[in-house]
Amino acid sequence: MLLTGTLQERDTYVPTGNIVNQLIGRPGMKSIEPTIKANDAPPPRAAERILQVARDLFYRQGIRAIGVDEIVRRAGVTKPSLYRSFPSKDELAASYLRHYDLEFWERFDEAVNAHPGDPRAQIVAFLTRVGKRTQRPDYRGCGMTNAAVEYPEHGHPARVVSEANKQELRRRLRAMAAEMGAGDADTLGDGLLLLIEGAYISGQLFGVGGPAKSVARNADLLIEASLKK
Amino acid sequence: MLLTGTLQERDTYVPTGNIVNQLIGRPGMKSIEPTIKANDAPPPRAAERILQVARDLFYRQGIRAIGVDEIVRRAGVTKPSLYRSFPSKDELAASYLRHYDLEFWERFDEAVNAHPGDPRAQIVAFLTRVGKRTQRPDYRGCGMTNAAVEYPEHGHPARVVSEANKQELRRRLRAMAAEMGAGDADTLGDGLLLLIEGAYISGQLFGVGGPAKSVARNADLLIEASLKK
DNA sequence: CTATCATGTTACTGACCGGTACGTTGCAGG
DNA sequence: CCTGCAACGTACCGGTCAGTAACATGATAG
Repeated sequence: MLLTGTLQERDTYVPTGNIVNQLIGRPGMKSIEPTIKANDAPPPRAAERILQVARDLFYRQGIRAIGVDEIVRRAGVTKPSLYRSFPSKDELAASYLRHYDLEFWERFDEAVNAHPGDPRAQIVAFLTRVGKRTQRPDYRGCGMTNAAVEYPEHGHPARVVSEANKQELRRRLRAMAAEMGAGDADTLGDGLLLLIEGAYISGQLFGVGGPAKSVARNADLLIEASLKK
Repeated sequence: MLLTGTLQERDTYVPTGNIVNQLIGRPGMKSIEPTIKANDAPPPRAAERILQVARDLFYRQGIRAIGVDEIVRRAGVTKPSLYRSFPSKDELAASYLRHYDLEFWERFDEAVNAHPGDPRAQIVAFLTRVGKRTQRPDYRGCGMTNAAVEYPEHGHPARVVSEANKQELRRRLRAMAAEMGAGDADTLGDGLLLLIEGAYISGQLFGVGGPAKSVARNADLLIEASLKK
């Protein structure tokens, strides 16, 4: 009568399926030269179409919510094509996140490069754009964050990518806080990270008009307070 | 060749299955008096065991990750017992969240009641406890937030409960910010909400030693800055 | 003792899950 | 032209998904 509980629980990922290829970070795709002229439209590879569709669906609906059947149907291909390019659905999800990671750092560095030597302005610029994006009616937050929520299991391919991204983000925010001359740079960096994650989540929770739109303002206030000390 | 896209997409929840009972907010369960003496151990109702197991599993593993078969197996009951007490898995998830909502406000009000008339101390007290909880090795964030990430579909029973909880939290935080005398109370209230949501997420993303442990300190700094204006 | 009724059970449904064995097609190089 | 091979599709696997029909049990009320 006491919740049996005899059954094993798993909190660490254990893979299934074959052990082959990848895509993002792909070795020999579209290698060097098809020929001199051949680029008017080399038929789009199935793998690329799959990844493209998967990115869209995974982000908007969630990874667990989307089956591989739906991905291949929308991509106009079949399942073996998927499994020839990706070892498993979990690895396809990881590829989606690796692509997301690239895009993320592009956006981040764009804000950084717009204000050389001024980390405070860099942060505010980045968060102003984040705040704007959260106000789009179909905003679905950060793909990384969402994936980590969907897969709490340690070692899951999607979670691994997600955690690495967040660790790096934390590192950079703390470095920027130090560069600002904050008394407790680590605390400020972490505070900024909390605001960012809060914006990602609140953006999809509250929709337009939600608290995420004030993220840049609040970050600036927090920086202000942290520098005064 | 252009991502077909002819298939309908759904962003609003449409229910399945029967249309019967509930549990949290249950009408006639354990009504008034079994008899004068009969309370040495009235056999625990299956519905309660199910809800108890579901709460644990849904929180720790996620709702989508847990099937009804596993719930009833661990609860030591069978599926029809589940479906007699809950109209669907989605409604069971909603019941789980309604229970979570109750517990949440208990914790919140506990911090509030500990510092009557001092909203700033109330917030700091609440966030100190949140920060501590995020440092537990198996911390999994806020059940409400996680559910909203798992179910982006508008109108999904779980998401409805979750959104209501967050709306109310936002309302109270803004009210407390106003009570503090903040110049822009709404911005401060929203900033606090961002920090809280950030702590929930970061807690499960980074584990022990993550940025969430600084949430109370950062909230206090943010309040400080917002009052000075 | 018997009728009632809530609660338990076994056994099943069709759809979908991720994943795969194997045959077919189309294109390049000889 | 034929061969070889990679890229594709057909058809299927066992397992699990949420949900249900039909029946058994056990306590209570008359």
